Amino acid sequence: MIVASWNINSVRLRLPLLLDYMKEIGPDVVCLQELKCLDEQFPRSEIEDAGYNVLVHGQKSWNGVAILSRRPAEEAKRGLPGDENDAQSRYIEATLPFGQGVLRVASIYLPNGNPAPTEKTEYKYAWMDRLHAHARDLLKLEEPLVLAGDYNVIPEPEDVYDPNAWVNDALFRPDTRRKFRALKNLGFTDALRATTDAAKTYTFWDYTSGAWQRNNGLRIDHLLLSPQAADRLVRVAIDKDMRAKEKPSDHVPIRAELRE
DNA sequence: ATGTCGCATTCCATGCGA
Repeated sequence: MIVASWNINSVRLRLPLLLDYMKEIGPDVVCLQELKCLDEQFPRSEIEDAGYNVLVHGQKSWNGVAILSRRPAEEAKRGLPGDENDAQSRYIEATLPFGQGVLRVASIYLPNGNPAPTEKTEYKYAWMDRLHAHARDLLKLEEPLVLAGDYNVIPEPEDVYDPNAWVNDALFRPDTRRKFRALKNLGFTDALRATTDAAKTYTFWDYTSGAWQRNNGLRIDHLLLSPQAADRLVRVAIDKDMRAKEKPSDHVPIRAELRE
């Protein structure tokens, strides 16, 4: 069972790239972020034709998350609990058949929070607190669970090409890192870090300043695994080659294989 | 290097968010 996460930065623009990726890798689940379209604009039929069920939580212009699944997936949550006034589409959760039970998967697009410090940073922190509370509830289910997405969090200095340049950025501020640590400390495993300590293992390169050519990257896309999922972890891969394609997203997919 | 994108607007240039 392969679960992938990819901030695709406009699913309409990058549909050919997505279809190529699904054909090449054959993931069982793909969690997408930054769809940048409404539900009715999502390229549903093309993705269904490729053999995937589609759950979408879209939004005009910005944000938007989806879960694509070869197996029939049941929507469990649309929107992150904890604030009925939050209109941004940044969270969707589903369950699908896995072994004798289910696998629970969430596609997460955590707020960027820049410029910092501003009300955008406060929104990010509040969102992280809400994610923490919901994740705590989910762990009580004692299921295999993958919280997959663009966290907009650089966990550690080795996850950014120049830590000193990022200390005041909302992706690397002490409060951001502290909240991410607290989330993990509920009992999650950072899938990538369970498999390698290698520095310069990035999932994002800015479009500006030749960041890709200079390997000025960030590791901000993460797969957090519940204990029941972590016990089944086989391997993790970052599909870095997707950044070298024509018209790439600024993020690349990250995927984990779980033994069923 | 404020150096790139993608989306939206009353729209062919500019603002916003990342």
